[in-house]
This record gives sequence, structure tokens and C-alpha cells, in this order.
Amino acid sequence: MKLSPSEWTVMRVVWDRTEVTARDVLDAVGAETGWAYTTVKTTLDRLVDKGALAVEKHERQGRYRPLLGRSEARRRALAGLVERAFGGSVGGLLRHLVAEERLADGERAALSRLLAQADAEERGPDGAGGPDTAAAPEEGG
Amino acid sequence: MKLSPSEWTVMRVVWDRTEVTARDVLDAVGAETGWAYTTVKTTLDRLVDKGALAVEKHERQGRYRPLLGRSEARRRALAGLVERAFGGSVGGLLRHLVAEERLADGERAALSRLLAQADAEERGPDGAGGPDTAAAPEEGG
DNA sequence: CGTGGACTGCTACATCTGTAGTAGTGTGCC
DNA sequence: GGCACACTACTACAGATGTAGCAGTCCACG
Repeated sequence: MKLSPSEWTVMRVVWDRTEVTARDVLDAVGAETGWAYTTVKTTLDRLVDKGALAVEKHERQGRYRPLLGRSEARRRALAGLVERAFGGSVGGLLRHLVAEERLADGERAALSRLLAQADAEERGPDGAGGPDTAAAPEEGG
Repeated sequence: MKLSPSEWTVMRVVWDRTEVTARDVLDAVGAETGWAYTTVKTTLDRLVDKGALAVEKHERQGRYRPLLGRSEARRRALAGLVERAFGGSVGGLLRHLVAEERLADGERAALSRLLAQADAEERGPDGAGGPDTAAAPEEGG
């Protein structure tokens, strides 16, 4: 499942609140996107169609809840990019990041720290619960 | 300028050879994609339209040459992904990579090495006019 | 010179995406 | 009890993308 740019915009709101109405989404992104209410609605419905959201009626109003987790969506988007643009190699992406993207000093330092940390964690398996670990039910097919 | 998946497929071939004919591309990707000759041709032409390739006639046969570089294309694709999926923060992507993608030990080590290397390079040869980073890496993890 | 193959430009068509309009319907207010 | 409002389902339409066919043309070969 691939999310289009507009769909990402909507999903961001849903993920931030865990459950939203179309109105909520419009309130959140209307200013920035200029979308009409129906545009939000259509996007929301398409996301339901493709299984990224679940909708439930409350007083005849739809409430949308993510089925696709943020991390999972990121993983897939990233996988797509790596596949298309870096020959399927995460290493290639990494090299590009370091070599071409001119990471700021702070970012490099932070990345080094993260690496060390992950290293430690993986050696002492107790890990869980990052900031936004979204466990998404996997749709079976 | 954004490249579609099919366009990436074609561009990969062009970048690998610096100049190609439609036939070359078909030979290179036909087996893997199952495309017809005309599909390649259309994609090539669309790439010319959008300014990613230049074409030149030799004996009434078109030879295509990249105008858009691979690194540049990667940069843009990456920027798009970071924008859509990571709230515009490369740091967010980095965190995801380390935390979620379960880099293999080898990859992590390689990345550390790359970082150290880039660090040295950037400090060594040229420091003038550089980014005067206002310190403070965002969100302390 | 006629024919076939290679290559080209143009056209086509389905699907996806961005964006929105319209009409139907339940509900609360006057 | 009707009307405005909010929300929904359905429909629309243009541009991008995936994929390919067709017809014209040039060159080489017989």
C-alpha cells in the first residue's frame, strides 16, 4: 500500500490524534492546504478503501482511525525510495546521506549517538517503547 | 521535477551508460519489466519533455543523455520523502533508520565509519564560508 | 525498385491522484 | 413541522502514469 502526498497529509493528522472526523482533519490542515471539506472527505474515504484507515459511524458521523501505523507507512515509503533510487541498498541511501546531503554537525553527532545507542540496545535485548511506536494490525490479504 | 517509478527504471540505465538509445534501454530492462519497445520510447520521451533527458538524432535514431544527474534526482526524491513522511526532518529519517530498520551490524559500522570520514573531510580541506550552525540539535532524544 | 525491418511521432486508454461539486438525509431550532 | 446546517454518498473532471498500438518513413537487401 502506497500513500500519495495528499494521503500523507491526512494520515499525519490521524496519527497525531488516533481518531478524527473529517471536520477535525479540515481544521488541522485547511489553512495550510486550502482544501475544501469534500476534498478531505474524499481523501479519507480513499484511505479507507485502501485499508489505511478504519471508519466507524457515531451519530451518523464518521470517525477515522489508523489501521496502517506511522512507522509501517514510513518503512514502506522508505523501502520504495531505496528500491527505486538506491538500487535497493540501504547502504546506498546512507552513503548518499553522508556524502551528498551535507548533514549539519549537529545531525552527524546525533546520528553517531543514535548508532551507539542502537548498538548497545541490540546487545542487551530489553528494548521496547520508543516515542511513537505504532503497532498496526497487519491486513492479511 | 519528480520521477515516477517507471522513469527511475529508465533513468538508471541512462545513468549507467551516460548515453543510450531506446533499444539499449529495452535490452537492459526488457527481461525484468516485460515492457514493449514503445513503452520504453514513451517513457524516454516523457523524460525529455520534463527536462530530465536530452535527445539528439544520429542517423535518425535518438540518443538520450541525462540532464538530471543521479545525485540530484536522489536528493529530490529523498527530500520529498523526508517532507511527506518525516515532517521535513532528516533527523527523523535518521532516527527511523536506526530505530526501526534494524540495520545490520555491518551497516551500522560502515555508517559510523562514513560519518567519521565525512567529519574529517569537512573539517580538513575547506572550512570557509561554511554553515555557522547555531548549535542545539533538535529534540534531545 | 519493391519489401521488410527498425525507428519515429502520434494516439489511446485505463488507473490513480488532486480537487471539488451536488444531492440526499438526519437533527436541532424556531 | 419546516428549514438551515452538517455530514454523507456519489459523481466529475483534469493531469499524471503505465502501457502499448498504429502508421509513416528511411535504409538495406535482393
